[in-house]
Amino acid sequence: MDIEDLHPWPSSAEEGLALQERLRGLVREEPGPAEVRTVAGLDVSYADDRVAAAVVVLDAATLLPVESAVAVERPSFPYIPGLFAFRELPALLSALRRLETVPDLLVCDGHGRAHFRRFGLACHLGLLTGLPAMGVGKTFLVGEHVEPGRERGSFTDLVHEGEVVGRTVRTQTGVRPVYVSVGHRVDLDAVTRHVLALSPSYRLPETTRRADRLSREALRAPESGPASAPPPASAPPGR
DNA sequence: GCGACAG
DNA sequence: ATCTTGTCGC
Repeated sequence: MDIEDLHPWPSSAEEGLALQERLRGLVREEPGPAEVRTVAGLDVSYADDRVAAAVVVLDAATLLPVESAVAVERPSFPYIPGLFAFRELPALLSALRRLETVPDLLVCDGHGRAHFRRFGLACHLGLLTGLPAMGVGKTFLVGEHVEPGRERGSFTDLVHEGEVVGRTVRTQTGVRPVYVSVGHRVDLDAVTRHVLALSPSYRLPETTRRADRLSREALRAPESGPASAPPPASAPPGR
């Protein structure tokens, strides 16, 4: 039985809202994981009526790629702020199932607890997989905050309705900050530490950059990939 | 009622 | 997300 069979899937915005309200209490925020050897970056790209999800596993110490997988499907849910996960989760779960490695941490493109109902994509994905997960958003969604210092490493809290739901983190001196938050089974300090460790040279973590590249490539080659058969010759061999 | 709103 | 030229800066 697939993990997806264990949970109902909404067919409307109202159902999606209700499901989030029901699952939000299951999210765990804890000081783990104790040891992170492999980190998985996930991202999704769109083209026409296709959605391509990519997962790239990196060695946490060297940031070198270990394994990757992609899944191209048809979008089954519209993009609605706050219900973003229902649009990308199906393809992301498909890609994750094609992985042999079980990552120690999932780094999602989007928010976790820094969400209207404290249940963004990173929380949902962490909960469905049972794996530690964190969210890294490129743009603001919710929470009052002051600008972090200009230098790499500085950060400030994201406060929504009196609750610290995430942080703005300057991953490179002089660039715009990213918005990070807990997804599942990690805490805010670990999330902050990881996003900085994963972003040695650019604004976005290597996990996200690699997954972004892979998901785009998957859309460019509809029926071929790094491990597919070569294209047929214009003049078939034989005779 | 109006504004804001991940990808 | 995606559509898109030139342009500022290291």
